[in-house]
Amino acid sequence: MKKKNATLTDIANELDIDVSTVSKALKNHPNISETTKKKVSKVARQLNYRPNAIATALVKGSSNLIGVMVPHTDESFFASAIRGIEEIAQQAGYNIVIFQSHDDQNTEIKNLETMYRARVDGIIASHAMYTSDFSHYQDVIDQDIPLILFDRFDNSLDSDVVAVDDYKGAYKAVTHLIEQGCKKIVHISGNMGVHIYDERLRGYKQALKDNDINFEEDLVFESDTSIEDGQQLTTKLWDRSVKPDAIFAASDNPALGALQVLKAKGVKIPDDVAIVGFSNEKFTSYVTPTITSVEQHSRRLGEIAAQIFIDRISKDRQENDNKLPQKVILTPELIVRESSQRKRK
Amino acid sequence: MKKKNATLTDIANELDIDVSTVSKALKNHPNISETTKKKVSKVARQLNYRPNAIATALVKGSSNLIGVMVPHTDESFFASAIRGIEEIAQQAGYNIVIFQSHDDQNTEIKNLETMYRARVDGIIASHAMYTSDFSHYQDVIDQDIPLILFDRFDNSLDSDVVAVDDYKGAYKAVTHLIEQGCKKIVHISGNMGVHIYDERLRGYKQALKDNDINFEEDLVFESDTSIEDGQQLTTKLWDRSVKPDAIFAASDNPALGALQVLKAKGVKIPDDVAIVGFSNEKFTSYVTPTITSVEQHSRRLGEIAAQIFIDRISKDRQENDNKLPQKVILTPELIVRESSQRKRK
DNA sequence: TTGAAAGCGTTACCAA
DNA sequence: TTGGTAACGCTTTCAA
Repeated sequence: MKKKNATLTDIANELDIDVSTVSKALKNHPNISETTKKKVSKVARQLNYRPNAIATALVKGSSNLIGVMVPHTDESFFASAIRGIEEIAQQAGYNIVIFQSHDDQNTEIKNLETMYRARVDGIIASHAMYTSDFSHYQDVIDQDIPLILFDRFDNSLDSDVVAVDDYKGAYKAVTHLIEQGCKKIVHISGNMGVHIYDERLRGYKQALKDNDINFEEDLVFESDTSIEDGQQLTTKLWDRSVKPDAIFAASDNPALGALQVLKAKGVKIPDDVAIVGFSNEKFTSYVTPTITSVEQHSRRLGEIAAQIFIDRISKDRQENDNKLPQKVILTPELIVRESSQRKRK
Repeated sequence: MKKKNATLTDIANELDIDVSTVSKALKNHPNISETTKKKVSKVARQLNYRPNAIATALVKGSSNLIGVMVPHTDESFFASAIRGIEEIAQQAGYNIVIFQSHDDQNTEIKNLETMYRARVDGIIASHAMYTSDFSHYQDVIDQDIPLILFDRFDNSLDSDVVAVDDYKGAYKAVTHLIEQGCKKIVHISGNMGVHIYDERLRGYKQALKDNDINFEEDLVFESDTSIEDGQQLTTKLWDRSVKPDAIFAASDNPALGALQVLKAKGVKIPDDVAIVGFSNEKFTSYVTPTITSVEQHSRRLGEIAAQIFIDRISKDRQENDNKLPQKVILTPELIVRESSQRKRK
C-alpha cells in the first residue's frame, strides 16, 4: 500500500495557516514574511513534502513532458539521439517519455494518441521507415503542439526538422571513392522511397556525374540494410563476369556483409574493392579492415532537437508566436578508414 | 499559442447534460442509455475530445508512469533493456520516463527526486557504477514505491532484482578456457567494489580452484572497461617474461583492446592466447577473429523488470500486499567464437 | 502579510 | 438513467 504523500494542506494544518500562504512561502514569494517561510520549510522538511507535479501540471496546463518516438531504442543511432535529447531536456526541467514505433505506422498513430492524452508539451520523433502518409504528424502541428522531426522527415510537413544532409554525405563518400581511383562503384541502397535512402542515392548519382562516370542502373541494389542482405547481394554480384572496384553502402550493415563475403573470397580490400558504409557504427572501427563511413552525429542531432523544442516553448510564451519552422541540416563527416584508403601510388 | 483541448464540460454543455453523465457515457458505464452514449461519443468526436490523463492521474492518484534510470541510454546493454521495458510497459498501459545518471550518485539522487515529484508508479533502475551508499534507494522502498533494480544491484537493499548471474557467467567462461587447455589465465576486471565485477572475479577464482589451478594475484588487473585500457594493460603485460595463454575480460571492450594489441604483435589467437569477453556486444561477432563472450540477455532483463513491476502493482491492489521482493537471476550464456576455440588436437 | 475562494479536468458517490 | 457535488493538490487573484 503506497504511503500517502504530504500535501500543502498537511503543512497548512500543522501550522494553522492557509494553503495559499504555504504555497507562496515554498516558492519564496516576496509577500511572505521570512519567519513564515522558515516555519513552512521546516515543517515541509519534517513531513517530507514533495510538490505533486501532477497537480501543478493540471493547474498550469503543462505537463513538463516531451514525448520522444523512435523506431527502436536499441538502434545505436537512436540510442545516442535519446541521450542527447535527455541531457538537454533535463537541464531545461523537462522529462522525456519514450515511445517505440517499431517502424509501424499504426503504432505511431497509437503512440501519438497516448502523447495527446498525456498532454506532452512537445514531440520529438523520427518517423517509421515505411510511413508515407504523414497526416497523423500534420495533426500534431494542427493542434499547435511543437513537433520536431529528426533524421527522418517529410518535406510536405511544416515541422521543425533536424537532420543530416544525406545527399552530401553520399556525395562525399562517392567522391572519395573516385579519388581513390574507383570507377565502377556499386551502391547498396536501403528501401527506395524512404527519404534518407533516396537522398543517398541522389548523392551517389551526382558524384558520378560530376566526375564524368556513367550511372549504371544495374550497379544499384535495394536492400533491407541488414548484414545478411549485404552478404547475399555481394555473393550474387560476384557471380557476374565484370566485377566492380568499389561498394558504397547506404548503411554500415550491408557494408560489413559485403566486406565479410569479399574477405572470404580472397578479394583484397581496398585494393581490389574499396568499401564505404554509412552511419559510422561503432563496429566500423573494430573490424578488419576498418570501414570508412559517414558520421551522422546522432547525439548532436538529439541535442539540437531538444534545444529547438526549448526555444520554441519559450518563444511561444512571448510575442514571437508563429515563428517559421526551423530546419537544421547538419553536414555529415566522412571518416576515412582502411577499407577505402588505397596506398598513394 | 496552444489550442485549448476539449473537455468533458465542453461536451456536456454542447448536449446540455451533466459532466458526470458524459464521463460515464465515454467509459461505457452500464447505467447510461445507449442513446446518450451515442450522442456523447458523436460530440466527443466532433470536438476532437481526448481525455486529460493529468486530471485522471490527479484523481486516481496514479500517474501511469514508470521511471527508468540507467547510467547512459546509449550503451547498448541499457538501450536494449530500455527496449524491453518499453514494450512490456506499453502493453500494460504504462509509459516510461527516462533518466540518465551518468554514473554519478548525485545525479541519481536528483533524478529520484524528480521521479517522486512526478509521482511515478514505480522505478526501474540500474544504479550508478560507483554508488556505494544506497540510502537513496532505500528511501524509495520506504516510501512504498515499487523499486526494481536490474543488472547492478546491492544485496543490502530489499528491492526486486533482475540480473544476470555474473558469477556463473565468469565461471562458465573460465571453465571453457581451461577446457581449451589454457592454464595461465589473465583476468581483466572492472572497477573492484562494483558488485558485478566482484562477482565475475569470484567466478574466475572458483573455476580455477575447481580445476586445481592456482590463483595468482598478479594475473588480475583492474580496468575502467574501456578498449584503451585493455590495450594498455595488454601491452604492459607482454613486457613480462612469462606470457599468459588466455585472457578473460569482464567486459568486451578490454577484450577487444587486448585482441587488437596481440594481433599487432603477431600473437596467434586463439592458439597462443585465447580470449573471452563479457556482454556479447554486437562487435564481438564482427571482428577478426570473432570474440567469445557471455550473453546477458539485456532485452529480456528489461522485459522481466517491467513484468515484475506490473505484477507488483496488480498484487498491491489485492490482498497479497507485503509480498517479498523477487530476485530473478538469469543464467548467462557463453557464446563460443573463434577467439577461444582451439582446434581439437 | 495572510486568507479565502475559484478553478484546472476528472472520477465517484449518493441523491433524484 | 441522470444529475449534483465533493475531492484530487496545487496556483492565482482578490480581499482582508
